[in-house]
Amino acid sequence: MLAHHGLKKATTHHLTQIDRVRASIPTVCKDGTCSADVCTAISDLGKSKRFQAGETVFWQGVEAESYFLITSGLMRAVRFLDDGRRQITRFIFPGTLIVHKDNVDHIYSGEAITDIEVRIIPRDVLDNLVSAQPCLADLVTCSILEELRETQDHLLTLGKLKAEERVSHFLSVLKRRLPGMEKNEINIPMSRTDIADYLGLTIETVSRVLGRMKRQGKISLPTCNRITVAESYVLDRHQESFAA
Amino acid sequence: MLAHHGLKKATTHHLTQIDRVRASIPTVCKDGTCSADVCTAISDLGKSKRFQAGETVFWQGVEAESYFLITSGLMRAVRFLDDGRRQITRFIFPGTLIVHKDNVDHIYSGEAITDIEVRIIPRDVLDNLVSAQPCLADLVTCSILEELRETQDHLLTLGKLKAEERVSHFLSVLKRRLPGMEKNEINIPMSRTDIADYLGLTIETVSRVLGRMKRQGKISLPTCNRITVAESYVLDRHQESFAA
DNA sequence: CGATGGGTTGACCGGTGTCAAGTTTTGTGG
DNA sequence: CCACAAAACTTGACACCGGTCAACCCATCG
Repeated sequence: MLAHHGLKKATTHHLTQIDRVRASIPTVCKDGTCSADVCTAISDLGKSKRFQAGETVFWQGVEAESYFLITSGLMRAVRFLDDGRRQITRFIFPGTLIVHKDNVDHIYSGEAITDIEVRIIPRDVLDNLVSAQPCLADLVTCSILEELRETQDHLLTLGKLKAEERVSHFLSVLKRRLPGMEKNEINIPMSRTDIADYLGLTIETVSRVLGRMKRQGKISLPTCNRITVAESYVLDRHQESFAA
Repeated sequence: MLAHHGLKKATTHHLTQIDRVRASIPTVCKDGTCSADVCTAISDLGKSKRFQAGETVFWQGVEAESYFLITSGLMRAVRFLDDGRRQITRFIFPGTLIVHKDNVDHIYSGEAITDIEVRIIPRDVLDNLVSAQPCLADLVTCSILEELRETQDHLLTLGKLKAEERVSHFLSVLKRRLPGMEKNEINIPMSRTDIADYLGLTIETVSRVLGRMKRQGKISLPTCNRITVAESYVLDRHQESFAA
């Protein structure tokens, strides 16, 4: 997006940092996930903090003062309706940089699903870095565009797919992001409630769909947090309709 | 977000342009809509082009080569499932800057709903401007974050609201963005089909909901493209749950 | 051992989708 | 301006998916 200007040997801490980030950017912006590269690039900015499963990392409606880079574990982005209905807008995997507007409240809460490690990067630290080296803006821009792309896929899921299609598609995404020990094995770190609130269904429906898929031999559930997919079964028949 | 460095009297055409943009940015990034300011800021970049209702401005799956700034009329962002199911992910109002990743395909198609006027800004024109004056990055960043916020509201709508709640919420947004001649009057430039594909419903359900609201005296429909809302009726009881 | 929380399963019901007919609006040609 | 056709919208009958409510299972932890 932006030209990568030549940069001479860096002297300050920040500049060596920039060097590393610059090196990673071409890769960052090509593929979908970005994860490893973003982690490497800005992994020693800010300070690292651990949260236990269930803890809230940041609150919807509170002004955003920092960037967050999740380095291990799994988070969820949660929005509430005033009557208590809960929508999970995103599962946040390691390597994701969370960006919010300056002077504006977080549009969702970030909660730890598993125990997690988060790097909290004060806004001005990363912003100054960006100011000093404009090509870094790609890092921020790509992070938001990636979140937008994911959210639009999610929108298509909620707007047009039936219950079983939603679950299948969800599993296929999970398979790509959290592969199990063996091929065709999927780890499911989140609860049925989280899955339901993500897919716009009830836990009963999620459970029933999984039960049916199991009875039909499409999948098996050794434990309720691990799934194996039958060789013959294609999880996501609408794959090419989704961006990733 | 980024520091606004002092900028001396500009000499080239681009620099006067930047001056104007800089002046508008503080406003751009404070409120939700940005419209007027963004329009003013970059209104003579690129070249203006007209499209007739129904024409496609850019295609999903084709590499994004330009920014688009819609200056009049109404567009829709459309995504298709491989079996033909259609989801409208966004209605795009005048003043909206459409940003896509470099080297990456458009994630949706942009189609004209009414006759429209679009300013097509080649990627490098705006990017060079941004490189030359990093504070301009706010313009791009805010545009994407605004789209993200809208999409998340939409996600909450599809995931958690019932048919009548969706229609009510949709009307309340429309009322804010496209007020009619009189107070409590709403213009509806899009078809029932567009509304249905936006709300994840069928045209029959949209029609039935509007019919019921009419019979209950909540609204009246002088024509099917214009609605007046009863003084006593609150369109969106979940307003505070949504960001805008 | 019982209590607790997460997950599964069943019976039932209601909201939406589907299909089809009817109505209104828009557009076109005489 | 009217006549007609086509499109957009509305309305009704009916079916079915998924929500609701309740019972039950199972693992974990005191």
